[in-house]
Amino acid sequence: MAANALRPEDVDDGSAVPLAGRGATRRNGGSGIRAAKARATDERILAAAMQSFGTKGFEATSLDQLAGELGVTKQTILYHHSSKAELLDAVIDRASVDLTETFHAALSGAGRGWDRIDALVRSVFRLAIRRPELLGLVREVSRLGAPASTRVAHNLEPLVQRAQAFLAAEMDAGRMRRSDPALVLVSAYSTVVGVATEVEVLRAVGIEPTLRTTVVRRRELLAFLHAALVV
Amino acid sequence: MAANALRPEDVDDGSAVPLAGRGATRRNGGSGIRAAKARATDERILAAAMQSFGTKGFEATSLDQLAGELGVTKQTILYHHSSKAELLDAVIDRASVDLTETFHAALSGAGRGWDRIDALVRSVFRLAIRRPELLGLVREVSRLGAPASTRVAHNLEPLVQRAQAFLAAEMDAGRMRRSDPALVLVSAYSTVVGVATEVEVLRAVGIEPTLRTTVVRRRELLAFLHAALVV
DNA sequence: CAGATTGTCTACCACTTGGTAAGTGAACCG
DNA sequence: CGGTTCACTTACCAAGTGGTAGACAATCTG
Repeated sequence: MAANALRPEDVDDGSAVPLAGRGATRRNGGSGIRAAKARATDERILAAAMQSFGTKGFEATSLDQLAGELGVTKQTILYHHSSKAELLDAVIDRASVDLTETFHAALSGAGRGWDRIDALVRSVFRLAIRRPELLGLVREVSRLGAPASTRVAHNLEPLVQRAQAFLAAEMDAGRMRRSDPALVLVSAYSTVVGVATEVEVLRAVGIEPTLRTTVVRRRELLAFLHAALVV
Repeated sequence: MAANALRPEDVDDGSAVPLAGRGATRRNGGSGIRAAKARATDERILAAAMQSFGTKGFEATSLDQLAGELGVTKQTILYHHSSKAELLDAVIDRASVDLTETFHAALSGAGRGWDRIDALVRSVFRLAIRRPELLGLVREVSRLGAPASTRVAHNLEPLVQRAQAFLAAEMDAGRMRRSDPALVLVSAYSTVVGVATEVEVLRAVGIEPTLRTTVVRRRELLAFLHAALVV
């Protein structure tokens, strides 16, 4: 009751603008050597933060330790991002862009109907292997709740819209079992991300997550989804 | 890479024994007024810790704050559980018992085949509403990794065994699409727990999680699972 | 009733946390 | 070239963190 209740910070003040715009603290737009170096530093900060937030978790990541990994002082991080919360925001925006690009790319090459879902699932699994921190971050952020989750939800809204529209169209065309697209999306999302990321659960049922078992898992998941969705 | 690697603490020393046995620190077995009071305190500690670990997360929960909520000093908590890690272990054991009892109860009243899955899903949703911290804890622990996740996996093994045996039997009887029971279990687990608990994701697709929408979600999920599993 | 035991509290501790203040030297710009 | 700006550092800090030491009163045990 106390945990997921609405907090005062929920009133989204700082307008989430993923693409460019306010890079660090609206300075650093230059094109000299200095500005380039600064951008490179910020790049490394964002990458390391995403890695740590997405795998170890937000609270479990300390700025000191993050700075240590980067061979930089904590104050450098705080120079680029005025607080830990703001760093999380920046990481979220970055991750949103990455996710959106990945999925749009996967879909642009796909055919119609089931092919699209197949392509999407494949790209999620590729992501789970190559950039596990990205999916982990989405989970972590949704666990953290309000200020952060609102941001990611807002950032990924176009993606969600596209997915829902696709499902609705497929249902209309009679190629997919008819039901509420939003709910189907949630079910499919849970299943895919869960199967792709819940390493510990896999261990619990005696499956050591290697590359080979991952392929098997993906195939099984596709069969599961196909049976669940396709008419 | 650094995050989910095998840590030294992984060598499970302290044999997970959920039921009774070592209550607090192997004292406190008495039956006097004093012992009874102590057990009541420990009870409250465990309940509050499970609540906080399962909703806010392990790292985000401090012993000071936990003690504050209980109207007790931190040292009282550390008297009953020698460290925060050990408190987590105790909470895990307690949660394991609760989960096991819940599911066995749900299944004992259920019929055969699909009815059993139906009963199970209903009990997970009931859990998600009445004791969200329990499912949240499982998630949290599996995120925390090695020492804790090993423990919960070990504790819930009988449940997993039972589920796998059930799926295998259903497949043998030709009532369920044939495939690897372990993988089907993971898919189903991800889907059910995800749909039941991922409040933020629901918000993202525009579903405010109220009691009414929960019922709808459960119905939709059952249809999804039925289509995915039943032949 | 006397003495040991047990549960809880007060008082600390070393250490880490996110964050601030005040520089410093190199790059930029007139 | 000379001053300004910028990226970054060193040096702090107050507020927590998990955990220890020891006192104390209520309870148990003889």
